Amino acid sequence: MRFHSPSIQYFHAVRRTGSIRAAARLLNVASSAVSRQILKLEQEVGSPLFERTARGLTLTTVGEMLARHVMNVLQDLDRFRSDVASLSGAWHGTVSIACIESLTESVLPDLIASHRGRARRVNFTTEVMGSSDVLEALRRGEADIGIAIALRHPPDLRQVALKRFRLGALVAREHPLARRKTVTLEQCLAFPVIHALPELSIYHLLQPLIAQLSETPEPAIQANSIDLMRELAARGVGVAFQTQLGIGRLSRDAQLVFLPLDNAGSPVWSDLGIYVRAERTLPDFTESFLQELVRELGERERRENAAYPQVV
Amino acid sequence: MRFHSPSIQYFHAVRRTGSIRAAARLLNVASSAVSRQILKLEQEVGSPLFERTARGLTLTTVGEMLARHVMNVLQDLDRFRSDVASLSGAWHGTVSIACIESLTESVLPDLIASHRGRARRVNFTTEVMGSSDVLEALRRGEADIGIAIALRHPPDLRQVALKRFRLGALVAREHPLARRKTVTLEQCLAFPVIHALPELSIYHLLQPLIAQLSETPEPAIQANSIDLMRELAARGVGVAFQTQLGIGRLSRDAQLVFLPLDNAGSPVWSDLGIYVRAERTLPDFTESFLQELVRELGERERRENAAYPQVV
DNA sequence: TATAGCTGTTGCCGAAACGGCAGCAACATG
DNA sequence: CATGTTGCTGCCGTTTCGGCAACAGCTATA
Repeated sequence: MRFHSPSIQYFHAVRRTGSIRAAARLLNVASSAVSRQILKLEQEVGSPLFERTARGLTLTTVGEMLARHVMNVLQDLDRFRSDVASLSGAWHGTVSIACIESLTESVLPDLIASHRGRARRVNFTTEVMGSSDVLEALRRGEADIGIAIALRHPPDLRQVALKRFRLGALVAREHPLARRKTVTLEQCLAFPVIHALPELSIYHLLQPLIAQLSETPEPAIQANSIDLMRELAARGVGVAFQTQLGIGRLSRDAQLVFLPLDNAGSPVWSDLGIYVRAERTLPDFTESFLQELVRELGERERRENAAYPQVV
Repeated sequence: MRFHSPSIQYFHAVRRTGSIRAAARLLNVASSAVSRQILKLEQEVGSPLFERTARGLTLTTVGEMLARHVMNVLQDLDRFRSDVASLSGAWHGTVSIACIESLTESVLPDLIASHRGRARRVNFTTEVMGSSDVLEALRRGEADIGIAIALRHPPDLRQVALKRFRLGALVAREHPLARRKTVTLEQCLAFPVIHALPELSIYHLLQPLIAQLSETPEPAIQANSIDLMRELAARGVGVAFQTQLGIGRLSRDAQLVFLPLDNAGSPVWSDLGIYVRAERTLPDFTESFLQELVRELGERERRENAAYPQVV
């Protein structure tokens, strides 16, 4: 089932590893073979595809164009393979997901578990990273489905869905704020605060709001782990901020209380986008999972916004 | 610039010609070479790609899947080539168009002429055919852009735009109806009628309306050429039916009069769709022409519907 | 500054793949 | 029945591919 010329595959490996020798190790061939295929390819195209540095290879402009083409080819080959496989009733393949941390608590594990319950031979690869890295991973063809805070996405990505969740404060059950229905940012800042570091997207959601306030006290704790922030809040160390999506079902251990955040009378939204490479048709098992993901996130969006209706 | 394995190209040629020997002639190689590549391909995929008959080869289900993949690959290769070419400022390539006859009178010649005035090295291939053949030609990768009466289009095609034009009656200047602003079908049927044959889409637009009438006189003339029908109407032989798009600028020779058709007080629309293969990114010069086409058809839609406003 | 470790590239040579030629059997057409 | 078509298959020369070892260029470290 490998009917594409070696040049294509070698080029792809070199682009991913950034080195001919590393690509050769990956492909289990001699580095000279890889080098020659790249040289031949550059001769065919009539222009260098890589810039040679002492520490490896970097794509040129033409190289990036070819990379796009090769990615389209290889990803479409995957789809073809899955088409043929599903013809004989066998659904198998790997769904590769890049997402932000908020999803790991319950959305993804629940979905993957239930999906694997029905389709045992569909495997999953999930990698957690920052929002902009998610988009980059998709562009580089390292993931099939991306879930990230909805930034302005590049034109070669397609936003499959956009779901919005309320941002809220997370406090321990015994916290003075815990009995309120909603809280404002000012009310939270009267207490010790566990703040996200800039590498988390919550930082960029809250920062402009905090900047508007007259007083901006020092955050008691700064962290880049949602898990850590949640556990700290549960121990009463301070007030953390999250979408409910990121903290999972609170009912499991009722140590934590989620309080929707109000800013000037209106909710603070966190927009979650689901992304896919635009120039691509997904294999059917990937498409199927994607649909479930969109449905599930839509369901959660509905449920949570019903549980904490907007204050008018 | 031919860095894809011969199997791919040979398979593509065999699919198009429906014969190994014909493909070999097309490719300037021995038929045995083609035969072997196909056999090798079938071994790789693990399933026959063609059904062998005494008169050639027909695609199997798996073969059709591979055909889709190969088409995606080769069309994306074209796009890559054009990307590289446009990097050095040279816009060249061929835009292939499949369309119905209505476009040949003025829309397409005007557009192509003006486009070539600006981009000399962009060539055009246009083929006129029926609406359903247009969609089929796109699916088979024999055309880049398709223009057809908007039917239900298959999911592997993308409807880029949908423009509606009023259907009208076409009569000679001396015809008794010529001085009216609009006409109804009944009024037309009182005179000799030049009717389209079923292979033209006008037939399918008018047939349901005619069927509703109590009396349905025999058509005086039936034809499958829009040109012929127009010339007959100009000679006063009878009443023909067309969208104004299909008859061009009447001002050139004022022998003909266009009378918008009314049916039960509302206009009769002819929906024109512009189509493109869904799984595909167009080369930039093709995309550029496509945008002009959409804009021009939108402009004509606006102008004509302003010239013959809807009767309320 | 010298050394060790990395990079990509190149000659050489055996192995694998490709392609052309001619001939085969099977089928359709006259 | 003869003729033309189809796809397929040995045989064989040519081309391409890949592995080994050596080379030059660069970087980091001692």
